[in-house]
Parts: sequence; structure tokens; C-alpha cells
Amino acid sequence: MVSTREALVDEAARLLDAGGVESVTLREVGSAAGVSHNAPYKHFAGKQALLAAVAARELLGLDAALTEAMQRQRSARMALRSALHDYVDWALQYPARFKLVFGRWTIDSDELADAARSAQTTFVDLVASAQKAGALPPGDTVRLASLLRALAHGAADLASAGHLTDADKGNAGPDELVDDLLDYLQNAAG
Amino acid sequence: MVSTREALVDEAARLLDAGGVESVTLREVGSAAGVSHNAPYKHFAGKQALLAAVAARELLGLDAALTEAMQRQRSARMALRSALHDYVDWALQYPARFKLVFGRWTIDSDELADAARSAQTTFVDLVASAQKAGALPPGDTVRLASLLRALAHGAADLASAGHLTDADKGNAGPDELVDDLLDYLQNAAG
DNA sequence: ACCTGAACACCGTTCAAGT
DNA sequence: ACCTGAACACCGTTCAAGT
Repeated sequence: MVSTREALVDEAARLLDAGGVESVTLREVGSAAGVSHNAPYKHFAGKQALLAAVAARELLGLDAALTEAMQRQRSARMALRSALHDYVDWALQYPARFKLVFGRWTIDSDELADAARSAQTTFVDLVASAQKAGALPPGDTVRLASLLRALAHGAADLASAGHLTDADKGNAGPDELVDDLLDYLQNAAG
Repeated sequence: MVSTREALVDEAARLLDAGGVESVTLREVGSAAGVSHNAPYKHFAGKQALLAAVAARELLGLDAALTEAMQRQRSARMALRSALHDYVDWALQYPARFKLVFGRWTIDSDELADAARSAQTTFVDLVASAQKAGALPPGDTVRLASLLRALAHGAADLASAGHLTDADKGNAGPDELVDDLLDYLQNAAG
């Protein structure tokens, strides 16, 4: 038996996947969780706070997946590549979660900020170990991590919105773009 | 004296800049244009169609700016760099337009598709000339253009949403990330 | 502490009607 | 051809009230 609060987050996530953020209404969330249309206000300050809770939970999952990718792979290079591909795949499979997590947060949530900081730190560590292994050029690690993150994010976002030139016409998808960048950086590492 | 249709698009764009897509309501758009709350339906199929018209107009402006950047600069390398910086600056200055233009289009608008195709072609031409000038590595031009576009897009989107690690702490902003990638690619060009 | 039902001020969209 | 006013089915949020 999950708490009402947990049930509300579950249902909000389900509605998010089913029809995007537009179809997450407090009335539907409440109804699906078996409570009235304004019971959510007893657990969250409002709709934004409920969505922030969904985003925070998702971000914690991303962080965990990142940590797992680091441990699963033999080389730092493969761990990095795998992590970026997982990120892209996640964005394409759950576009609404992706947009929610990386959209502008209209609310100040410590839970959300902490989860973001944690995922960011994990990723920077991964980049640092790839630098040490010679798979990436030396230099400012945070800056290099931003470059990798921005490319993966942009490729995933464009592809998710259908703005990456027709992948059916044999053009490069987001995974190939990630690999291209890793290759260029590998070469720059000497 | 502008047409009602034009006035509606103007007001929609103004509301978009002022408060994001959420504050673009047909009622407010109509009222600001001096017509009733459902006069817009005589010019557009619905809210999505009105927003598509705003997006198409913006995309045509981007295309024109791109063409201008190509002609203004001496070298293909500077033209490319300038175009990418302009794109990032535009995204940061008009985040709501940026999200509208590059979000998922829920509507099939020929106007919108044509504008997107045109801007894409212009950019690929720019990349091709930079390749010819030796500022970028050889190979699949469309793919290389996608790489550049994805990086600029991702950096702008993350920065716009505040997810690029604290630029105030001396970290790299989107412009620096664009320059980093151009430098790596310049080196790869030999 | 947690929940409900009614109410308020909004939405997008439709429709009958006017010029 | 272009526009209006009323109406419908929704929203998020607030509030008084119940256990």
C-alpha cells in the first residue's frame, strides 16, 4: 500500500507519458489515485510542485543509471559512450519526462536542485576518468562535460521534436552525432 | 493599417515574449488586436495554427539572419561562428520563441515546414563553404551540420533553462561551448 | 492530519446570429 | 467574408466544512 502522495506522483508520471504535460491535470491525477480533485493540495503546494516531484524522481533515476553505466563498462571511454547513448535513448522513449526534467523549473524545489547537482557531479566524474584514460582531451573538466552534455541534449531534443533532418533518408541520428563528437575528441586527445 | 490576421500574429508574438506560451490565450490575443475572443477562428483553425504562424514567421527571420551572416563575414569560418553565436543569442533573448519554434509541432503547416527546410538548406550551405575553406573536417556535410546545430541547440536550451552549470561561477556559457567545438573541428580539419 | 464539495475565475472551441 | 455573444466542457485554485 503506497501513500497517497506516492500514488499521486505515480499517476502524474503515467499521465505525463501518455499525453504530455498538457494532459496532467490535478483532477485526472486525483481521480486516478482514488481521491478528490483537490486532495493533491494537501500533499503539494500546487500543480507545479507535483510536477517538480515527478522531475526529481526521474532525475534520481538518471543519476543511478549513470552510476551503473560507470561500473558496468570496462573502459572509461565505453562507460561515457554508453551513458550518453542511454541518455539519448531515454529522451526519445520518454519525451515528456525529458522536456519536464530539462525545461525551465518555475518552482524552487530543494529536492529537484539536489537531484540535479548529484547527477551533474556523477557525470563530471565520468568525464574526468575518461580524460585520465586518454579518451578525451585534457583541460577544464566541467567545461568538457558541458560540451558533451549540450551535444547529447541538443541531439536528443531535435530528434525528439522531429527537427533532425530526416533520419529515414539515411541521415545521422542522435546516437551517431554523439559518436562523432567522441571520435573528434578522441583524436584531439592525441 | 495591418490586416486583422497580421495583428493577431503580432499580438500573439508579443504575449509569447511577455509571459511564455502559457500566456498566449485566444481571448487575450483577440482583445489586444481589438476583436472579439473568437474572431481568431476566422483566420486560423485554432490556437495551434496561430502559434504555427508565429513560429513560421520567426523561422523566416532566422533564415534571413543566417543569409546575412554569410554575406557579412570575410571568412567562411567567421560566418559560421557568427551564425551560431547569433542563434544562441536569439535563443537566450527570446526563450519562448525558441521553445515554440523548436518544440514539437502538433500541427501540419506547409508554411512552417517550408520555412524550416529553407533555414536548414541555408545552414548546410554555410557548413559546406566552411569545409571547402578548410575550417571544418571533410565528410558528410549534412551530418556535420547536424552536429553543429545539435550542439548550439543543446547549449542554448540548457543555458536558457538554467541547467548549464553556474555561469556565474566562471563556468563556460553556450558561446564558449560553440567556440570549443569549432576549435576541435578546426584541428580535425588538419 | 487528511479529505470533500461547492464555488470562482479562467480556458479553447462551437454555434447561431448579425453586417 | 468577417465578426459577435452566448454557451459548453473543461481547467487550477480557494474555502468552508467534515472525520
